[in-house]
Amino acid sequence: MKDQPAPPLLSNAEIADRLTSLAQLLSTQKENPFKVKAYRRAAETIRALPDSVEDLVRRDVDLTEYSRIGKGISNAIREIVLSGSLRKLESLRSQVTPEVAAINEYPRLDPKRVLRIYKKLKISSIEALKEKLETGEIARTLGVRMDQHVRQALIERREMPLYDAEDVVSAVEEYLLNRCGVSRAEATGDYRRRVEIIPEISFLIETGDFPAVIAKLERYGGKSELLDSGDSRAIFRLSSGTKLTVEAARKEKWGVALIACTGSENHLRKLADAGRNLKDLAKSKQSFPDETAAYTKLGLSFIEPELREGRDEVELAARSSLPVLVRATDIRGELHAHSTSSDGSHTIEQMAAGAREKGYEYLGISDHSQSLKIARGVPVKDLWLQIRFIDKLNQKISGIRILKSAEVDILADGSLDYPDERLRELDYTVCSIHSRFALGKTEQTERILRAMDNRYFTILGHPTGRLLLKRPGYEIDMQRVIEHARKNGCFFEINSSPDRLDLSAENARLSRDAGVKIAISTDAHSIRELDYINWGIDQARRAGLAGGEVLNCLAWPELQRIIKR
DNA sequence: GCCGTTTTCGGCCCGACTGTTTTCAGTCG
Repeated sequence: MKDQPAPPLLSNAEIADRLTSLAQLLSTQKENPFKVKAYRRAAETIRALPDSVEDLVRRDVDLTEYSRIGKGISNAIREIVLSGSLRKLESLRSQVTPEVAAINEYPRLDPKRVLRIYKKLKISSIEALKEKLETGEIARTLGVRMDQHVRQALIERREMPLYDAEDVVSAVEEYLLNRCGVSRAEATGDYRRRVEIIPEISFLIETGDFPAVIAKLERYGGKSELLDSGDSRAIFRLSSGTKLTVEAARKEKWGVALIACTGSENHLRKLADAGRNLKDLAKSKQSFPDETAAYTKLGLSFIEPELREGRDEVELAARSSLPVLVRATDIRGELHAHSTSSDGSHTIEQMAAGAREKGYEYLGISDHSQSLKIARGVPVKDLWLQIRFIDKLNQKISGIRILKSAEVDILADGSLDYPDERLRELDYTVCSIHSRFALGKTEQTERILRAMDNRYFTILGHPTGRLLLKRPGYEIDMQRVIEHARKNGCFFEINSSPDRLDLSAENARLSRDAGVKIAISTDAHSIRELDYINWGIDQARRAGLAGGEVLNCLAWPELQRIIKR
C-alpha cells in the first residue's frame, strides 16, 4: 500500500505572504511598479485557492495555469515550497535596515509611510507603533488615513465586503460538494442575509460522514485550523484568516436548521420572545424540509433572509403583512450609467444595447460634469452636443429610451457644476460630491442642502461617499438631508457599486420611512457593470423596500411625473 | 512580472487639486 503524502507544511496564505513581502521590499527599492503589482496579484490568487499550493508543487502541477501566475512567479513559489525560503527575499531583507526588515514581517504595511511615522513620533519598532496606534496618537498627529492604514495592516482584518465573500463562498461551496462528498451545501449567516460586510462564512450541509468532511476541510487552502468541533458543527480558521463554520443537518430538519443558521441573533431572539421556539421544532417528529414549512408551524409567513435582523419582521410575519420586497424583475431601467463621453468604456449606443439586452425600458446616461477632470468630465459645450445627439439617437433606435442626464458635481459651496440653462434641458440629474470630503459635518450638510435647493437637482448620488472597509465617507446629518429632500422633492440613490452600497440599508430605510423614494443605480462604467444592480437590490431588500418605493421600478411616464419639480 | 478577440512587445488608467507629512505624495472616479 502506498504511503499517504505527508501533510503540507506551508499553507497557501504563508506562501502568499512571502510574495507580498517581496513585493513590499521591491517597492521600497523603486523597482518597476508593475512588477511589484504582479507579485501582489499573484499572492491574491494563491490566497484564494482551495487546493494546497504545496501539494500542487510536489505533484509537479503547472502553476502558470492559474491566472496572474507566470513563469517567474511559478519558479519563486516552487523555491518557497521546496527550499523553505526565497533567496531573492532573503537577500533584499539583508540589504535593508533592521527597521525596514522588521516592518517587512507585516506584508501589508507600507514601509515608507511607517518610516514617516517613526520619524514624526520618534519611535523605531513595530511594538511602539502598535502602542501609538492604541493611544490614538497616530490618528491625532498623522491623520485618520494613516491610522487606518496601520490598523488594517497590523491587526489582521478578517471581514470582507459581500462582493469578496461571494468568491470565498463559491470556492468553499465547490470544495464541499466536489471534494468533501457533501450532497447539499448552502451558505447561511450574514452572507445569506446579504449584509454588506461579512465577518465570517458559514454553511449548512447534508452529509453521511461529518468527520470525513472535517478532515477534508482541514486541508482547505493547504492548511486550515480546526478551532472547535462537535457532532454536527465544526469551526475553522482558513489560512486566509476567514472563520468558517460548517453545520450539518438532516434532510427532514433542513428548514429549521436553515432558519437557525441564517437569522441574526436579534431575529432568533425575537422568535424566542414570541414563544416560537425553533428547538421544539428540531426535537419534534414532524418533518420540516424547507423554511416555509417551519415558519408556518411557528404561525408566521415566510420571512425573506434579508429581513431577518430582528426589527419588526416577526410581528409583521405574524400578521401576514410583510412587504413584498423589490426583485430584479421589477427593475425597469437604469438611471446612473456612464459612457465614453466621460470615463465609461462603452459608447452611449453600446450601453443602450446592453440595457435593452437586460430588458430595460430606459437608460439614463449620467456622465461626469466638467469639474471632474480625472474622469474626463464633459465640458458644458459638449453637454449641449450630447443632448442633441441623444435626441437624434432616440429617433433612430428602438426598444429602449435613452434619458438625458448628467452626474453633476456638487461644488464646495453647494452650487451645481453646470449652469441652470443647460441643466434644464436634461431629463433629470444625479448630483454627487467628488471633492472636499474633509469638510466638517455642518458645512458638508449645508453644502448638500444648498445643492438641493436648485430646482434641477433630482437624485443625490452615492450620498455618503463611503467605500466599504476603505474609506468611511464624509460626515453629514442624514436626518436633515432626508428632511430637505422630502421637502424639495429630491431623491436618493442606492449606488450598487459593490464597494460603495451607498445609501446603506439603514439610511435607505430612514429615507423610505420619510416617504422619499430611492433609485437603485449601478454607476456602471461598462455594459458588464449594469449587472451590479443585484448588489443594490440586496441592500434595498434589507431596507425593506417594495418595488413601488423604488424610482426605477416605475415606467418612464410615471417616473417623469414624479421627478418633475 | 504578467498578458494577449489589437498576441511575443509594449501596455499595465490618469491629471488636477489639496494641504500637511510642507514643496511632493495622497486623493478623487
